[in-house]
Amino acid sequence: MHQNDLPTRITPSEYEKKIYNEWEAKGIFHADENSPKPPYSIVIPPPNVTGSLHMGHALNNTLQDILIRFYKLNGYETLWMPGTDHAGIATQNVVEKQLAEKNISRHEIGREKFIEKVWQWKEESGGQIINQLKRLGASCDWERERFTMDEGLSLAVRKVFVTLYKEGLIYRSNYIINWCPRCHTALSDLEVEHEEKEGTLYYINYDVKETGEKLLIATTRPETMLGDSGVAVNPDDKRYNHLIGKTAILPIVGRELPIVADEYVDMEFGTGALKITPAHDPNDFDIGRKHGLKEINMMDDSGYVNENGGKFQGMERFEARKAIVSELEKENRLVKKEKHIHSIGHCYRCKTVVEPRISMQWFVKVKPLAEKAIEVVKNNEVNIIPENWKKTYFEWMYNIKDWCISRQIWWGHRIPAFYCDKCGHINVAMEDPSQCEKCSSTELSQETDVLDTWFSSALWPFSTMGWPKRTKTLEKFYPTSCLVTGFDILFFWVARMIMMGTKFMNDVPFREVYIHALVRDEEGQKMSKSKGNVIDPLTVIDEYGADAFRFTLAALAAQGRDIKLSKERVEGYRNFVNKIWNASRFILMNMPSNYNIGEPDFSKLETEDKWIYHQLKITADAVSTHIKSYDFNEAAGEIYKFFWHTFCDWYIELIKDRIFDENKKESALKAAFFVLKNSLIILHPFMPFVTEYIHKMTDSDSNLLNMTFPYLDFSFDNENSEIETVIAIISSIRNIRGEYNIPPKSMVKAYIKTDDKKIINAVKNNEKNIKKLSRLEKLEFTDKEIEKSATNISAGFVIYVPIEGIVDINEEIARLEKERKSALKDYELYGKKLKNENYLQKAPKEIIEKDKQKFEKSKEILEKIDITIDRLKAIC
RNA sequence: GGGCGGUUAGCUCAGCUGGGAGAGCACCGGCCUUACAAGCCGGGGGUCACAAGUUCGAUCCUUGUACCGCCCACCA
Repeated sequence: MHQNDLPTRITPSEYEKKIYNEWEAKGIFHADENSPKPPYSIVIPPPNVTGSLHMGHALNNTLQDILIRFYKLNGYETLWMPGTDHAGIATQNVVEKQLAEKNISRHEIGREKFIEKVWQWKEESGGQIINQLKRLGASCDWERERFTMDEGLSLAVRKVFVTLYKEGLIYRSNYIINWCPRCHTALSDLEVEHEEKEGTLYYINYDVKETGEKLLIATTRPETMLGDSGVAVNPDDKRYNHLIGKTAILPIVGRELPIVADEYVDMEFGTGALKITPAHDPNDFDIGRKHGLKEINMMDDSGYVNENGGKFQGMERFEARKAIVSELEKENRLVKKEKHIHSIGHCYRCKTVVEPRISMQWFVKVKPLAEKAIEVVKNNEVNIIPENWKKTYFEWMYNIKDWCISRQIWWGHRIPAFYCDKCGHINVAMEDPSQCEKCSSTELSQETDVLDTWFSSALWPFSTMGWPKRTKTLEKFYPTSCLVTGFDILFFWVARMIMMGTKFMNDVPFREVYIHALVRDEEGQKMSKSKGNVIDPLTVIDEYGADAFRFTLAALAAQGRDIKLSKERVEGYRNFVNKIWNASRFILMNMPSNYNIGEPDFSKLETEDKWIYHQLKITADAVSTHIKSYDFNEAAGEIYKFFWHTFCDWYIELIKDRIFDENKKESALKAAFFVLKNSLIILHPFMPFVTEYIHKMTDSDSNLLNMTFPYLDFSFDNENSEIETVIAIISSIRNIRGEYNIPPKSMVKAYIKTDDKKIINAVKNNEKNIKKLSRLEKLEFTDKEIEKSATNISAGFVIYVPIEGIVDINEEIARLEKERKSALKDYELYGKKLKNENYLQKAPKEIIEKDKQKFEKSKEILEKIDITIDRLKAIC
């Protein structure tokens, strides 16, 4: 191969797709449930089927891909189970919007037609996110791709629903829930996003019927007074004691309201008297039920005042608020207004202010499920990483409330409950019933509500593997090895999977949960379309390549809660990709085309080969350790540092003289190729494309993913000092060159002063290394100690570089004085430490030993500097 | 109201169970050296937010303060 054949810059777009296609065609991501290898499995957090890849997905899936590829290289049978989520409300909203553009409402076309439309949309756009994952390099087993509304998964949903219902863990109840007036559906508590906002606290005078006195009441939502059915005060509140049992009159409406006593009422807040609106406030609801107050619903499902609102009927809720306030003002009922900060709930899908509302809904009784889910985390059957999320998990689990699972939308798993029109019995069974199980009537109508999307995703780890059938896949790969996810769905998804897994599989869904940060923009803002700060992963991939992008994400993965992504960082790793390419290019282009690349001959290794082998071994071990403990940034950093700053900066430079020497070429290239090949394997989980691309230039038939991660068993631990000395000397010379602007081209003469035998052997009596230094650094040794010299002092040796006319002795002295200062600082620090009795007694031996060495070193350098300075002073 | 994070070089962040602080980018100086200018070589730059405590020793542990951020919660 000739240099000209290979460009100096690599263009990822030219090979990424081709390589991915080959992987897919070969089926190398396919997991074999009959394999004798130990299993390693991950289920993908299913993205919304109609969504597109965002930065969060990119990070999440990159980390999963690193794990999957790494464990495959480690001899595991890996399964990465892919799929998508039907995302009930979100998807329905998208399709409704599309219809709205044509001025059609879903009600006009009806349920069946609408669902058809959604399926159509799913078919159209569903492939997008999958293709994007492929662009990223995801090694999913696509043959197994699942969708939450697949037949199989729907069966699992039904099985779970029926079972929980039969056990009394699912029930139907008229209860106060969160209602989105725009989506027209109930929401679970989790689906409500609270936001602190400044509102107004209105103080309204009510009359007491029996005594005629005024009773002042504070509220932030005056419009709900249309649904008031009582007033509550604290039983210990002396101001109101005498009113308990009496009646208040609701202004404007004139309704009579019983005054009740309840400890819930905070005497300190507002006026200490609380209006009770059981149908529109969760607390009022509880108090109302306790005291038998009427539940008066004054709002329809779109947030408009209904027939119970008298003359306000038909007004939108916030309009009604204004109207009522002005009416109260007119009647002199409004005593004062105060600014008040309180949190307001919004729909997590459309951001509309939610309205608490009483309605008939389905619930899961979660306490019994939560107990087991708490236990398995407590005893580390499920290990949450990083640990501090455990606390958050427990906090939520201990205070968990029943889960409202019914949604009044059409897109989703329709609840398999059939009401008997005759006797009212609810029939719930695996098969659609043809008659009522109680009265045998055939007049049955199915529940129109569908299930919360998260109900089906809670089953994901086992429903995707074929449950409720007992499949080989389940047997081999369940429980999964690890779940990788962001903390934003810890409650939505992770907690519920643990509950469902322990309940239905009698085993945890995953052994470990790795929780990573969320990706933000450069300013730390959440990326969102409305803010316009979204960086599209695909454009990053187009611009820099998937490998650079992935490596960036891995390197940033340690960042606490937010990952701030900047293009500069990606660019840096794009350069790294190019570095890998050029190092490979250099080795490959020097390789004769008929060259036989076999295992290197260990007996022919030069000292620098042993040195780099040793560094490779250390690096491989470190990368492995770090991936196993999810320290992706450390792993990435190790291989980066090794490849660039050890392999490229030093080793390749050190072997160039051999490469250009026909007699030594073979041994050098063999050794270099060995390191390159193993580096590619170590890099492959992070940068699958470029590594495979390079790999294929020497071996077009095999794939890197089928190689074995290098755990090298040789040890050249004790044979590294020679090369390290060479490196130290080169560094010294370069330092002098830098200080005096001596061009790299010009030859430098140096006198090295040392009495260290190792150093003498490495560079004084060693022809090979002398040649290396001469070629690499344009350095010639001289035996004469020349007085007018630039000096560089290291532990073990002093180097003098005489430079006629360039060196200003006084400047040189000043420079050395500066170095002396820092050496002195160390010398004093460690000296003081080593005199400290307490320290000597209590500090560990290794530390003392280390500090002693540091002390000796600083002492040596200090002495050498002093001698040099004295000598220079003597000259001038 | 409860809980959880953060505060380290100009910027973005590492620092893995306490032994005197690192990376990338940026900056300054020198190099088109026959793998790579998306590169090579050298260099400057930090009272690790503040205060107290524990310790022979604190960026790291404890407590408190200040500012920033997130999550949960039924205070009208």
